Amino acid sequence: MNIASRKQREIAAREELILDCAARLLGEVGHQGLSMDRVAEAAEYSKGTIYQHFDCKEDLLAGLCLRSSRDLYELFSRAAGLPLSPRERLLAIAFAYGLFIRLHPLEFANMQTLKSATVREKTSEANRCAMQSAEAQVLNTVTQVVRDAVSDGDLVLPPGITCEELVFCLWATHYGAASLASSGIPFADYGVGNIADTLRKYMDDVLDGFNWRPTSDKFDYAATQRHLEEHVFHAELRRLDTAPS
Amino acid sequence: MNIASRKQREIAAREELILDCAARLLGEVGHQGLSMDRVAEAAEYSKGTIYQHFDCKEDLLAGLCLRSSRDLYELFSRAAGLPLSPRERLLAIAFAYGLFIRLHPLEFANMQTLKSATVREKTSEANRCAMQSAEAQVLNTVTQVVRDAVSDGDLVLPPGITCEELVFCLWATHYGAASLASSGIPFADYGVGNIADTLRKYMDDVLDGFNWRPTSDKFDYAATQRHLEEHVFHAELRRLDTAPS
DNA sequence: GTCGAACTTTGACGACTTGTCAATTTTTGA
DNA sequence: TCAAAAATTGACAAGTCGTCAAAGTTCGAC
Repeated sequence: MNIASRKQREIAAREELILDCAARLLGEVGHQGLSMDRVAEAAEYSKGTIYQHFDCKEDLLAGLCLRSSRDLYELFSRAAGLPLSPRERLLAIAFAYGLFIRLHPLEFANMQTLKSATVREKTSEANRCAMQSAEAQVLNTVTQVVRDAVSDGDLVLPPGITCEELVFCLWATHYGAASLASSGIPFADYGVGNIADTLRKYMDDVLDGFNWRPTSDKFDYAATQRHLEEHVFHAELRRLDTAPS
Repeated sequence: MNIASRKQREIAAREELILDCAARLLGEVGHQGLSMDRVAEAAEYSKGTIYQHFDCKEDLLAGLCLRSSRDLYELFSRAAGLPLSPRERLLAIAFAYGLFIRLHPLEFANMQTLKSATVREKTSEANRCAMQSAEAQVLNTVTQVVRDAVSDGDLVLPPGITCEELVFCLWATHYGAASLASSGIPFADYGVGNIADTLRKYMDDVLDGFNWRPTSDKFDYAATQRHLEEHVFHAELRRLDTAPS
């Protein structure tokens, strides 16, 4: 049946259009100001039609989150695929994470919102599964780098901790730091000036503590960082400078 | 003026009553179902009176968060004041944090919500300052334990990282882990079964990595953990077992 | 082409929110 | 005792979300 597939394509295209409008509105009116009526008006469809695509507002936000997860996966894949040592690639992933958050602060805030259980449970089954699989993809990218380090002999995991568990803890650290950083708590007053730098130094020490080779006394990770800034993610950083909204 | 002080006391008492009702409602109808009308009805005052105490809904939630921060400070103080080594006391604080989150999941969720910049910026100046100072108190409790470790010679900080920065990173790790744990993401499927245990083991390794003495090969921190469970926080753990709501 | 069935789109509507404010009640101090 | 000040009230305006009968459109069989 040809018509069915054409319809499906049309539906998918409109879904993208709606999400585009929602994303734009998010930037214009913020999370609070984003209403289904406004999305409908921006997309030039009636509210009923919007609700045919998304079961509820949370579902629409989940759609946005799903896109963001895919963007994040792109960045992580690039970082993980660099021709560097596993530890350098992990550094690259951490850098990419910070970059993503700075490039898409509103989308990151939305992802945080969707990690609240009460919001997530309202999303549709389909979207929830899709988000889960996207998240799993992102996580697996990181896990693979750690596995590479183990199989290369660069990292010997302490007994009683698995690759997955280590990745979870690293994720928790970076996610927690980003969440706290975006919370408006005045950490500078408390003695923590630049959160990104602090986190990077701390992670260096943590990975050295795990004796992940080459340790930072044997290798210049600051040079890797510069390489990432000046070459690998140069375009993204420029986008940040030109549009510091 | 005697009347003025009596009035102030009455106002403070009613504020507590309102917060009590809000906290109870939070448990009964959840975060979504909590409306100012319901709070007003539960407190047996009109909505207008509620709004005389709190500028907006967010402000009411900030009031709840403030109380939670004080509860957390109580727990942290107890942990930090135990007659144990700094590293054991830090373990006790981490344990207390996990305990608090399990004892007050809804309050913790509320604290998370208030870490979203868009929510926080709607709260009243007074409440925001109070929250800041409560948070600072909590943080300082932890920082002092790390300072003790440094001055005792148990811990030598790596160059370029301060006590405050280390505490920030530890907080990020635990906060991030708790946030992710409560997000509904099925980590068990991904290979992370018990998040609390994972985090504890990971922190052991991290602190060992920092060479924080006594390192875990020289000292039985599992025994400290048992001591905390069976004696220090025994009452709280029993409350958890009897009311596993 | 034509036509009826199936599918899509629409926006007015109900049920709920938050926050306001004029009118009413209570308290205060002379 | 009583008028001025302060506190309390709840109807109301403005704005949400999600629904659903009615109007409009597309489809395939003839």
